[in-house]
Amino acid sequence: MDEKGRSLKNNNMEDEMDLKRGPWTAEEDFKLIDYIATHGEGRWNSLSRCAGLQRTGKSCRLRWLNYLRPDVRRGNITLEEQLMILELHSRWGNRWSKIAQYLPGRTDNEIKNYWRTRVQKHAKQLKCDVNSQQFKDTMKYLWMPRLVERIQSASASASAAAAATTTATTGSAATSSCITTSNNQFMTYDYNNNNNNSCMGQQFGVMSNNDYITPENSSVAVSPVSDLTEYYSAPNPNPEYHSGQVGNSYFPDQNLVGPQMLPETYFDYSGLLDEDLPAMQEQSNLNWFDNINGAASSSDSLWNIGESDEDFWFLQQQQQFNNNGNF
DNA sequence: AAAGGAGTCAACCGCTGTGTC
DNA sequence: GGACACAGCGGTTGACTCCTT
Repeated sequence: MDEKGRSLKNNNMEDEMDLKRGPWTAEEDFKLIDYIATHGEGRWNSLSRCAGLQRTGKSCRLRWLNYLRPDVRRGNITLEEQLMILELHSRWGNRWSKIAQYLPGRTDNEIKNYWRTRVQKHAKQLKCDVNSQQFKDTMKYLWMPRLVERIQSASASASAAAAATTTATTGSAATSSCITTSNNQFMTYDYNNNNNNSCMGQQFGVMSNNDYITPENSSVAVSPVSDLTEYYSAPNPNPEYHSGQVGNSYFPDQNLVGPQMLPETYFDYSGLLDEDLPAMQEQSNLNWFDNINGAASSSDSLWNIGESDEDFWFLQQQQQFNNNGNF
């Protein structure tokens, strides 16, 4: 039997059993939680039967992993998480489950939804394919640096507010780095520590209180409004920009194009193997988490562009100018 | 206030990979 | 080695909510 035939058979079996579909009820949730608490997860088809659920094993698994699991995080994707998603997606593409491994508590489904609803929407608005080099450059050179800047900004605000009461503790410089967030927590990217926050080896959690940054406690939670259109400007076609030279007309604030904000400083991971994400940490000159903690210049003259039609029109005009050299 | 459009996200579907007999 | 069941992945759908007109 070929794979298709096998699937048909499975589907027919499921049809014959008159299984329930659609949203889960509280009673079903309770049954599933209760059964897993007693017997553990796995063997989902038999689990479904034994728990008295009229659901497919796949449905039970999905409900548990994406919703009922105790460590599932809920709420808005934070800026840090956005940054992580953009970076990892640029490396791995639509490998949602792999990306999710680096975002504790987030499910592949959630990340996938985020990408489709937010990121692809912006690509559509900008009239370019989400897989196009143009859009990738926009993310790499503009959106992601802007995210870094916003994280820094939020961090600075939080630090100022709590400076009198908190003493920061940093991990080993060689093995972890931190983003200071609100509440004086440290979001870590800890490549060696396997014993906290339960995340597949590489840690991306909060050190200070063994709790993750949540949309509720992070000062940099994502607003429901657009991020890309808000910060969009077309990639700078001037190669000098990429080589660290300052001085062009695309960025109103010179601070934005100083060496400190050079995209490569944050995102040049070319040549790294998939398995070598931890090696990113070793490349101190490439480590954007370290850079996040560094002093940063800030300018919102471009980035605070809003989302009105006029703003978006302006951005599109700017994009056209950057591409063609004229309006 | 109502209608329609847009956005969000839980859930489903089809397929592939893997383990077991 | 083949058949089968199960686990897991990425793509898609549809119901619900929110926003705009």
